[in-house]
Order: sequence, then C-alpha cells, then structure tokens
Amino acid sequence: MQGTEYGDEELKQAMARELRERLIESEKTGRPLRVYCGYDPTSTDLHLGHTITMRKLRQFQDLGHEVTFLIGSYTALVGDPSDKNKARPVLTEEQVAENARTYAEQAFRVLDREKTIIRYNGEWLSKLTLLDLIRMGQHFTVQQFLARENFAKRLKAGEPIFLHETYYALMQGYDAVAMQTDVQVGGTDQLFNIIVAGRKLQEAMGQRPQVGIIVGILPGTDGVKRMSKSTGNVIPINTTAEDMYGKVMSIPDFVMGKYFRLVTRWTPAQIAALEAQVESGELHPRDAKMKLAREITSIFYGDEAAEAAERAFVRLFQKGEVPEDMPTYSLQEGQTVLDVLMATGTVGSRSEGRRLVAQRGVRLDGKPLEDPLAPFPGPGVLRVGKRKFVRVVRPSGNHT
RNA sequence: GGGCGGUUACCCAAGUGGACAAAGGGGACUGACUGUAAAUCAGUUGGCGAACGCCUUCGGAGGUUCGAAUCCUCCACCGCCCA
Repeated sequence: MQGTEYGDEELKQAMARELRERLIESEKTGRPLRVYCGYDPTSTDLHLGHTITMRKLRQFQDLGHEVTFLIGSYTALVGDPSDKNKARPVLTEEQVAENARTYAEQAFRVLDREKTIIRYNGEWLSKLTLLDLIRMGQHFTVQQFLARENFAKRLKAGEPIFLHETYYALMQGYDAVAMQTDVQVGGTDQLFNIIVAGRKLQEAMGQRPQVGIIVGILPGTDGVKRMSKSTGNVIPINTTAEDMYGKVMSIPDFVMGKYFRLVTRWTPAQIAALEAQVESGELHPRDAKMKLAREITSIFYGDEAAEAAERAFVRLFQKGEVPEDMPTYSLQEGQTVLDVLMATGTVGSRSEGRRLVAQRGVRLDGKPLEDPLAPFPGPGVLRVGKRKFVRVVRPSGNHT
C-alpha cells in the first residue's frame, strides 16, 4: 500500500485488509487477481502523472497477477468531471480513436508488453441499453453525487453541472462489473468512481466489490496544479531524455518530495535518507533534484540516455554553453533578423519577434541582436529566449 | 413554460455611445538576480507595418448612429427564482 492516499484512515485500513485477504486467497487458489486501471484517451500523449498508476499495475504484473490496461474509448466521450471545476468538452469518436491509438504503445514503457491485456470499454458500454442505465441508476441517489466535492463546489458557485457528467461514474463502475475486477487502481480523484460507484455496482450485481488502490496525484511542473495537458504543466512520456531531464529540473523544490514518492523506484528508506541529507545541508537541493531528474529519465530512457541528458543539462544551463544538438537553418539571401526568426519557427508572429528583440531575448553567439529589421549578421548559434536554439549556417550549394 | 440576471482577450474580471486593442488580477513570456527552483525587481502579452497608422477582436446575425464592447431586434448558450 506504499504511495497510496485515501484521505481517510478507516478506508485505507479496510482496503489494505481486503487486499491482503485477496492476495492470500489468490495464493491459495492459484487464481491471479484481475487488476485494472482505466485511461481516457482525451489527448494524444501520456505524461508522468499517468505513470503512477501504471507503475502500480506493473507491480501486480510482476507478482503474477492479470493486468488490464483499459482504454476509456467510451468514457472519454463523456469526460470525467473529477477534479474539474468545469465540464470537459465532449470529444468526437474520431478524436478518441486517434488518441487511443498511441496510448498502448506509450504504456509499454512501463508495463510488460507480454503480460498486459488491452481492452476498450466501448466493448461493453456501447451495448448497454437505456433500461440497463435505469437499473444502474436505482442504486445511487442524487445526494451522493451532490456530496462529491467537485460537484458541490460547482453547485455553490452557480456553475453548470450537466446530467451526462453523472453518468461517468456509472460507466466507470460498470467497467468493473463487466470485467469482474478484483482490484482497481486510480488517483485520489477517482475515489468516488472506484469506491462509491464501482464497489456499489458490483455488489448490486452480485459480485464481490473490488479493492480500490488509490494513489496520489502528481502535481505538474508548476508544482501546484495536477499535471494535465490542458493546464500545460506536463512532463510527457514521448519526448527526449534531455527534455524530460530539463522539465524535471524546472519543478519547484517544494514538490520534490511528491516526485520522490510517486514517480521514482526509490524505497521509503532511500527517500528518507535523501531528504535528511537535504535537510541537514549536506546535499544541495539542486543536486537532490538532479538525482531525481536522473532517476526519472532513466526509468523511461535508460541509464545511458539519462546520463547523457544530465551532461547536456550541465553544459547548457550550468556552464552556459550551447547544446550539442540543435536544428540547423540555412540562411537565405537578404533575410533580416525577423525573417530568420519567423523562418525558423522560433517566434509565433513578427510582432512577437520584434518584442523579443527589443527585450534582448534574441542572441547570436551570445550577443543580443538589436535591430529586428537589420540583415541577419551571419552564421552562428541563434538563441531565442531561454531555451530555443538554432544553428544558422550558410546555404550549402542549392539552397532549398 | 414564466420572470430576472449573464456571455469581454489564455483564465478571472472591469467597462454600459467617442479619450477602447479594451482597467485590474492570475497565468505566460523576456531581462536582472539565481540552482532552467522559490522569492524579488523591471518590462512584454491581437495581427500587419520603418513609421503617422491600418486591420481583426468584447456569444452569433442584422440594425440605429458621424461613431457601438456599450443602444435596438432576432438567434444561441449559461445561472438564479417560480412552475
């Protein structure tokens, strides 16, 4: 139960007890537990936040249990109202299909490809009839939904709560029924869906209620808000080792602890030791974060790539040198500074380019360029803002 | 179904005929300081233009007016109260 977060000690005890019972039973009967976590394909990329539950699944997998990576193809059509103050835009089936495609592939960076069952909840949800939905609804009261924090908040603020948002919990609950799940893993925002909806529905359908494993939510790079693509604070899985390393380094110090616990392979003892070192001043917080960045990067890209990423980071940001790899751009005849900025895609508009130049944020080989309309001085390393680099070269032969 | 209130830029929000590309806050971006941390300070934050300036934007479509985010009509959506 390490790394879990129930917000309620009794619930935690109950879940721990039930899990223990089931594990013992499984041991005796030789039947592996059916464990799953659902992921709604609401965007194309999985990020570090998703991997917390994935790593939990992996643990079960390594213990020989049956793990299902459930793609919420159907639930994504509704949009989970959990942890949202606003209703999510409803996605089209095409968008969902497109997003789902890349999900599984990314998931195998954590899960064991051979042992993972991939399913789509459209498989059974699309077959439900209105009557089925009515029957499900009989097990829940409106009050139960209104008691949910995020609904209560919206109600109080006079913001809309759409009826279809309440179906979400039922749909997710039905996933557990359809798969006859023993264990469901999810973040704290899933507490209602897993414990209230899932367990209740399973019981009502004559099944033994699942054990909920509730893990903590990973804050994004801002350190405060939950990591999510719409907030723009994600560390994506599908990126480069350098980018991942750098993004981890940019998190505020105060969330390091959460990252230690939620997204590293470190044991509680190791984490405690590390934190003690920082506390005593023996270890600089920056160096602790570098260990963290190295660890996380290594989980997804391997030790070698993580080490290289660290070298690149030190070189670029601690020694102030330019990166080893960067895109190249062939200078064209008669281009001004602004032209080059636009052509390299380093600025979004000419106005933005002007502003950046005026703010001394555009440099060639370390020297700020002063005039956006002057001819581009010549080859060199162009740096735009803090982290955009382009190697500008002379056109070679026939330029394109 | 009825009454009232609302819809403003990435988000919140002010503005209720001209001085509005639109106050303020948040976020973001740039610079200084740093450890690509936090905090702090200075600045920027629709597009085009060398520039006087021009163009697009205040839910949508029309209209009134020399002039509309602001007034009128219709439409769409949201909230509250009543049924």
